[in-house]
Amino acid sequence: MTAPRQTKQRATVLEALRVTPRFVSAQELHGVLRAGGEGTGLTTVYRHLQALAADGTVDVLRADDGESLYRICADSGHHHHLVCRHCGTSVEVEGPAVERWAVRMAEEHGFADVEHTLEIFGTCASCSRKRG
Amino acid sequence: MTAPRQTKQRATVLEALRVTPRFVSAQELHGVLRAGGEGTGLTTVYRHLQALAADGTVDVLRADDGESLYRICADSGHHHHLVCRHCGTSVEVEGPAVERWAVRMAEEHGFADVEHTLEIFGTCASCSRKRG
DNA sequence: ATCGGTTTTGACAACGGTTTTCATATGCGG
DNA sequence: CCGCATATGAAAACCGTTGTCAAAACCGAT
Repeated sequence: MTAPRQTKQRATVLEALRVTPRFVSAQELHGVLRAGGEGTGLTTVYRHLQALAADGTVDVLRADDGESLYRICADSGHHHHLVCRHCGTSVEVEGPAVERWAVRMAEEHGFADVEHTLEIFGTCASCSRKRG
Repeated sequence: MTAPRQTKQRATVLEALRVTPRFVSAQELHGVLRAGGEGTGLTTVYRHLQALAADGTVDVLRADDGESLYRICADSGHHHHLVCRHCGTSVEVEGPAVERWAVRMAEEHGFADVEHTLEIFGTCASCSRKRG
């Protein structure tokens, strides 16, 4: 297991993610980099996001239309998200009771190796204002 | 708002879903129908699943790879699923406490029009046995 | 029963996000 | 500074899904 090479593109993608406090798609991120004068290829953006997601550096979320959205989170542990469906702004939330509930449900029905996905979607205060 | 016509294909898709107590993809369902001698087109299967999902007759779930999985549920109200990641077998579960928690989290952060997605994945007893 | 219109069907093409390909470029250890 | 394994990126392939459109089927009215 070798460490990834330190390339300009990798640094650029990471920096863009760090500056973006919301869930963004690979294509949107690519667009931002292009607009910023960085000639990073779309394929490269996808590859870095994939690697970052694999090692837990970024969290991944599936939008309704199937697009994958990425975001760097402050909390590196297990947590969930409260996401604005309009602008992607998100808040990290924890719910210990929910975790316990999920495990209990699984045990009751004989399921092993339990995981769960949980996301809360809504309209954030800022977007509520803009939309009346 | 007119009722959908009663066609052989619609009946066939519904019957196939009723006989399948697990989440299946549109393509898998199409394969089953083909194997059963029914010449139902893939497009038609997609259209019916779409319509059934829209009126709440079937529940939809996104697999990790982005594929949509469908299933007819006994409980027509709001509920979640405990799903076997190997065979798709699923159990319907309810968690009133979770619902309240989600709403409270949203309110605390000024989010409106709250919805949430929650699925529990695991390996069911039957698949655990097969896989040792 | 049959006619007429409206809806449904299904083979095929198009779509869109993501992944693969592969030749070139570039970190980086020796 | 070399050597070479890894990274890059344009273009093509992939794959689930949706749009197209002419032919077929449903169903109320005659």
